[in-house]
Amino acid sequence: MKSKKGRKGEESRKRLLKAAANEFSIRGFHDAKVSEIVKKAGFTQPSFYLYFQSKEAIFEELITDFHFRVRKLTESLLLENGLNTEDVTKRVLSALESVFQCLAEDKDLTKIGFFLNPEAKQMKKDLAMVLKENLEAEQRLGYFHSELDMETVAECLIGMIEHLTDSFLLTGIKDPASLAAEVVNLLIYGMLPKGNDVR
Amino acid sequence: MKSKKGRKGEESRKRLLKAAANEFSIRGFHDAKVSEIVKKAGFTQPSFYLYFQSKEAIFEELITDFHFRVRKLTESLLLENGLNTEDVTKRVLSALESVFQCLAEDKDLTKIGFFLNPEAKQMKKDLAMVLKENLEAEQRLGYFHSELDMETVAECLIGMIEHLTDSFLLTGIKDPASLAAEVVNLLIYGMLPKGNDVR
Amino acid sequence: MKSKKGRKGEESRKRLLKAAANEFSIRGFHDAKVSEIVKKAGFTQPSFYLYFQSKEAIFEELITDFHFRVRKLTESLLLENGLNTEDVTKRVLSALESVFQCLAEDKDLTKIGFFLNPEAKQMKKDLAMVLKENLEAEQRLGYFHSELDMETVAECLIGMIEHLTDSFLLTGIKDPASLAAEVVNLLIYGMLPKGNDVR
Amino acid sequence: MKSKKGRKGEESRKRLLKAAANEFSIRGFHDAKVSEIVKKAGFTQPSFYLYFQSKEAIFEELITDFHFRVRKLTESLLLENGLNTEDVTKRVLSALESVFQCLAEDKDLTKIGFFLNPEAKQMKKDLAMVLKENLEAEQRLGYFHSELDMETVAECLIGMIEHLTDSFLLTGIKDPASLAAEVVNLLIYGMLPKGNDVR
DNA sequence: AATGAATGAGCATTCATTCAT
DNA sequence: CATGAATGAATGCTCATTCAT
Repeated sequence: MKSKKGRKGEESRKRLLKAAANEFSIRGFHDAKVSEIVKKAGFTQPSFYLYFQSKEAIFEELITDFHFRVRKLTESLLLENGLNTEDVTKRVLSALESVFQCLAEDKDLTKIGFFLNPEAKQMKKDLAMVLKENLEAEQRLGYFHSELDMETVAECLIGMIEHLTDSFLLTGIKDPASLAAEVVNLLIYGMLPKGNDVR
Repeated sequence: MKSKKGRKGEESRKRLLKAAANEFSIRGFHDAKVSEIVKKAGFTQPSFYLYFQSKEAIFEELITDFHFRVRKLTESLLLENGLNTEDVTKRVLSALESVFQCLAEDKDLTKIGFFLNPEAKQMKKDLAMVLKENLEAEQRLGYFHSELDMETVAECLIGMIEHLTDSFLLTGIKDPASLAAEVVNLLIYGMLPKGNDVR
Repeated sequence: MKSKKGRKGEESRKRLLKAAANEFSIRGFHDAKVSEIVKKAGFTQPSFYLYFQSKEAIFEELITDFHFRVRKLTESLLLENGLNTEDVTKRVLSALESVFQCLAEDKDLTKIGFFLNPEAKQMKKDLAMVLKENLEAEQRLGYFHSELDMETVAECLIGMIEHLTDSFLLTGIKDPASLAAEVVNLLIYGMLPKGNDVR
Repeated sequence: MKSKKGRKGEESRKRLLKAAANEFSIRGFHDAKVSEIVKKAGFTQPSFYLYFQSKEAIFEELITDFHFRVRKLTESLLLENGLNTEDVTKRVLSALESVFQCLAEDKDLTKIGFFLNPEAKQMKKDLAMVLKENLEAEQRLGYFHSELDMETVAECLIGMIEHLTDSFLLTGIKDPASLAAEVVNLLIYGMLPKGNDVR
């Protein structure tokens, strides 16, 4: 709390954050014990309180870190928006890959910030909003069906991202690139075979 | 502990289950306190242990109830499979509606069984499996692209179902029918406009 | 806290109050440990919280009990006021004896309420006020010097009462009656010998 | 630990003593935290232990300082004894004023040494003893009633001094001179009006 | 069928104090 | 002379659970 200056202190702090992230991601907030966190970080209990006010406080700091990560992601998606418009598929693919990449960067943090945190819903709504706006822009350019409600599409995307992240990304079964490809493959072309496309 | 005969006992049991479902769904397993559950049900703490061995036990009983519900759903989806094959879109739509219907039936239970329960993953895998098999059958009949990996599709479906359920169904914002329609609309026809469909 | 009805519970509560009073009076608020209190009362720690919300809470309840005692004393002093006016000395003597009697009734409580409680000052001010009013009434009747500032007198009385209580009453060295007599003897006649009384 | 020579060290020591006195006087021994004391003095915690062995140690040093002050007071009262015996009232007045003066000199210290310190009783007893001896000497010279038990009188005086100090002197409401006057006025002449003085 | 009373086990947090620099 | 970093030792409190009635 008191923003100690020393390099060693900063390192200890980080060690605690790392340990806490791991512990929280495995046990959840309540079952994660401070005693385990400090043990993992190689400290005794009081040291914990040298750097964090409470168990709640360190949890929230982790959440904030994750928030920060997601905000940067969001911004990158917005930026990306203005650039090359050549190939929609490529664009969507790259956006999705960014998302999965971001979520894969620190798996413990993702677990906490995306799945354990009860306030994650808002964050997902924010992310959905950006996706929606990107999609709508492209829709206006004629790249997507004009009847699609892009808000719904964005929400569905979030759902897929959530689930695939939990099931395949965090478990290490699949990588960001292939997950992005799969989603794009499904969404862009739909499920009906070419001929049956009677709209 | 188990099969007390009395009618009144059976009713008390149910009252406790109901109260527990509500409490768990609101606070999660750890923050749900036995003391609150019994208060909600109008009992004192020891009565709880007259009907359930432990907090874990009642939670698991609720999970089992939900499991049962999901199993019936799964079976209905399988049965449906053999029937009319005339219109895929209708088939998929009706299947999805069944799913959302099932999840909407008892919201507290769904929250617990589908979101809080750490073992829900297996259940979702099972559900994904059925969806996949149905989809593959229809794929073989030529109703869907032959290149689609139906396992992935099923997983994506699960993701969408999960998220839409959490965000719109359990909150009462949307109903099963419209959610099913939205998903179908997106998946079946994909996002690209008709002309652009150059595969 | 929950005002359990049973007779046994009420008794346990009292046992805890008694033990706490004793422990607080010996060690003061901070050094008194809940663990010691319950041990003294023959309970385990959680039982404490069955009857009191916190260590603070039981302390305050004791304070309140003492307050109640003092309020009754105050009222009795007021009542006494209207009665026999024959002999001032006797009146003052009896009033002081009531005060010491009250403070001697439950020594642990007195220690807590009169000496340990940081808010005791107000109580003493209240007591001083009553004494002052009684004294002023008698002053108006010509029983005391007209130049005496009875507020000061009352404060001095409080000081004597405080000190004598702490030093002699609570330690059991002297009894209420003799303490009252000593104070009266000093105050009423002053210290100067009869002849020297040149005012 | 002890006699570091440096001038700066001596100053730091004093700064700590001052800060501690203030902190103790406000919060009492237990609620006063070393961390607060050092913060107030502009140091870090380990520095504290450079000058004092423990929290207890610094408290005791403050007590000792106060003891010293009181001892000087006591001696001055004894000295005064031998001098002019012309006017008792004046003598008592001046003695009391010395006492209040002494207690007003460093209020934090007085609070600690006179009210917080559990061993203050002994000091008060010592002070009472001196007062008693002075009073008895004067009693033998015929200045006071011969029946008065001067030990009791001394104790009562201590009580008044204590209370008036706490309520009026330390709070700055009244000054040593007026407090001394009030006490003398009450004690010397007693409370009964001149005529009623029938012993 | 139900309850008043009691408890075992555990956990977060605080604070005075020390070590190495 | 001074400090950043770390710790040992307690303590208040919570909660699921049981006993006796």
